[in-house]
Amino acid sequence: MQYWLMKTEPESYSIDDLAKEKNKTTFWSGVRNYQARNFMRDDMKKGDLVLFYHSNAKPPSIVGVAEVVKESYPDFTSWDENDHHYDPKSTAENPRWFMVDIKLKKKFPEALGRDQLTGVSALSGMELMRKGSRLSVQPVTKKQFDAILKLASVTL
DNA sequence: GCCAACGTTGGC
DNA sequence: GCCAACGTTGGC
Repeated sequence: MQYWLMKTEPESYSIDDLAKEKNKTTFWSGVRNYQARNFMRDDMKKGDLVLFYHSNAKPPSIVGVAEVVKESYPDFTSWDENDHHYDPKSTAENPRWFMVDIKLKKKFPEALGRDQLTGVSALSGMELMRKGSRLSVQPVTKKQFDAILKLASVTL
């Protein structure tokens, strides 16, 4: 089993939006970055756990844990002309972008702010904390994952 | 709102 | 294949 972190801007899609979904499950559409796509397409497996991160929030925070419930399939929003993430180079016959389904597992009782992550030795080297990091789907080590849960005072 | 750190595009 | 210009991300 592997661990991941996924970013979203809560103004466009928040953990509360996920909580309101049927079965608390959604498809993670809209990723248009090759490295992030490759992680979803090639490496994310059913049962993997995902830290849910709110970027461009005040403060930016890890807000919960989700679980991968469906492995990669084409992101159909990429061939919808009316979708904001439309990509004319992606078609149903030759899809360029992929996504997975995730289900909310646990919302943290309190958001774990980015400021609470700085200086934590177990998290040094975490991609999220690297200056300038923009990767929206990123792998997390078990050690990092466990440290996050501990900081959030959460057990799964 | 600012701006550093990206990733992508396209001319050459 | 190089790289300047551009658009975007995302913390602050």
